[in-house]
Formats: sequence, structure tokens, C-alpha cells
Amino acid sequence: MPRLAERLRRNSRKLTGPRQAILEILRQHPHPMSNKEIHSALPQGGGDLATVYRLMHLLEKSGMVKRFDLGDGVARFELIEEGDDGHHHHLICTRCSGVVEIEECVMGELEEKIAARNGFKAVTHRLEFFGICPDCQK
Amino acid sequence: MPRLAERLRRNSRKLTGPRQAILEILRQHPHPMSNKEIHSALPQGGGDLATVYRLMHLLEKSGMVKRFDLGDGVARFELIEEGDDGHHHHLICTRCSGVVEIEECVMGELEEKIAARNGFKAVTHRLEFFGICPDCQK
DNA sequence: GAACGAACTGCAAATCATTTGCAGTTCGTT
DNA sequence: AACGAACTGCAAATGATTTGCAGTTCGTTC
Repeated sequence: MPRLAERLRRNSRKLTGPRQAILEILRQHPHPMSNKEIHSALPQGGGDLATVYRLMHLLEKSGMVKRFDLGDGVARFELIEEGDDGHHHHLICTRCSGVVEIEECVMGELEEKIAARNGFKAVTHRLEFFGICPDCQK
Repeated sequence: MPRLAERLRRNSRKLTGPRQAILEILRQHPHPMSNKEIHSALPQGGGDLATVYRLMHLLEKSGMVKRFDLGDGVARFELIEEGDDGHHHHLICTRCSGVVEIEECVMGELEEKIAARNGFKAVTHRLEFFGICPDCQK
């Protein structure tokens, strides 16, 4: 807890009430959360939706959260460990929207090949898997 | 040209003026286009933006176009060949938004492994590469 | 521990992409 | 030529996200 606060301060930022509450919510959720989800998880009066949006932008710029695009037009975020780049993928159920984290990533080699072949620099990628989870198959 | 029209008809659909114009635009563009781009490429009075949105939904359902999400919150579409599933990826320049088509896809094996490991069925994936193109590096 | 300014906040209004309701139009068929 | 289902333009509705602004709060300074 004090670690998160410190990371925020390091970016010459203030640790306000709403921010503490939002960081706490993020810390309790290992899965990507949308701004709206974060907002409703906040204790009543815990902060405005616009405040959540603004903080997520800030945290993203500061490298404290990673933005994920799960294909439904809603941005989602996950807190990332210090020193980590948060790079990983998800397996999303198209029926219930459940999410499974996928740590494995075999893109490295292909990515480099593609970058070199096309003369691109600083190439990264975005990869998500979609399917139907065990429960939804019943 | 008659082929596209026929494919549309096959889905018991009408081939109207605006639709012909939109299909023509799509046929001339080998890269993903957004609804707005398609709309402005239309000859003046060639159709309403809502009409473009509606047709793209229809074409997507009919399997005539594939929707791509390049990460900027705007849906883009590409015409796909008959019999093809249109599966491929893109390398997008984060500076100028230029797009390079990537035919290669090494996901098959990993995808199956992930599906099996998590008990998911009908697993697909969405993958796009981002980087800085040669021109924008100068 | 009071004062100060930058950073932050809530709230409402503005944007942007996309969808939808509706009344009038057009295509393909009868 | 007539008919009904599809389709269209236009405007209004949605939904996510952003922004302007006036008031509030944090971290620092004295």
C-alpha cells in the first residue's frame, strides 16, 4: 500500500482521497477493470467518474497501470508491478466476458522478424484470445 | 464487380445505389477503412454515414468484410475474398497511422494449447503490431 | 501550524463513434 | 404496373470518454 502511494508521489503527484480509494480497488482486482467498474466499486461518494478517467490516464503515463483493449469498445486497466512492463495477454469468454490471464507470450521472435522486414522500430503488439469458457459451454 | 453484387444478393439483400458505391470504395482500398473514411470517399450525395454503418454490419454478418480493431477506438473494415476467412494481422505506425498487412500468422499452435489448457472452445485471437515506420523515423 | 500555489475534484457540458426511430423511397418480384 | 420487404436520409438517442470551470485539498514553505 505505501508502495503504490510512493510510486504516485515519485511522479510529483498528490495522493488524495479518491486516488487512494481507486488504487485500493485496483490492488484488489487481478483482472482488467473498466473505468465504470472501478467507479462503481468505489465506496459511495468515493470519487467522480471523470476523476477515475483522469487518474487512469495519469497512472498509464506513469507506467503504473497497463491499458487493455478487450474488443468491446471499453478500455480496461490492470495495475502492474514495479519494474515489470505488464506485458501479457488474456483469454476472454465471448458469452460471459470472463477473463483468464495468459502469461505465456511467444511473439518475441516473430515480432522482431516483422519489424526488421518492414523497417519498423520500437515494435510492440497487442494480442487477445477469445472463446467460450467451460461454464458457458453447458 | 458483379461478383460482389452477387455475394450481396446471395444474402437476400438488395443492391442499391449507396451499396454499390460503398462496395466500390472497399474494393479500391486494400487497407482497413473506417466508416467515416468510407463515407467521405463516397461521391457527394453518395450515401449517409448511418447507411455506411448499417451496410458494414450487414457485410460483416455476411462474411464479406472483416472488422479490425487497430486500437484507436474506431472500427475498420476490409473486404475479404470469397472462401477466405480474412484472417491476417497488421503492422501499424503509431506516428502516421500507416498500415502494413501481415499475412504470416504463427498463432495456431499456441492458440490450441491455450484453448485446451483452459477448457475453452472456439478460440480465436486478435493480434496487431505497432511501431514506427521507416518514414516516421527520419 | 498558518499560508500559498499547484494539483486535484465534482459537476455539467462537449466530443466522438455508433446506434436507432421514423417516415418516405427503392429494389426485386409478382 | 403494383406490392411489400428492404433500404435510405435525417435527426435524435446512446455510451464511452474528454474538457471547462470554479471551488477544494495536498505538500511545501516560512
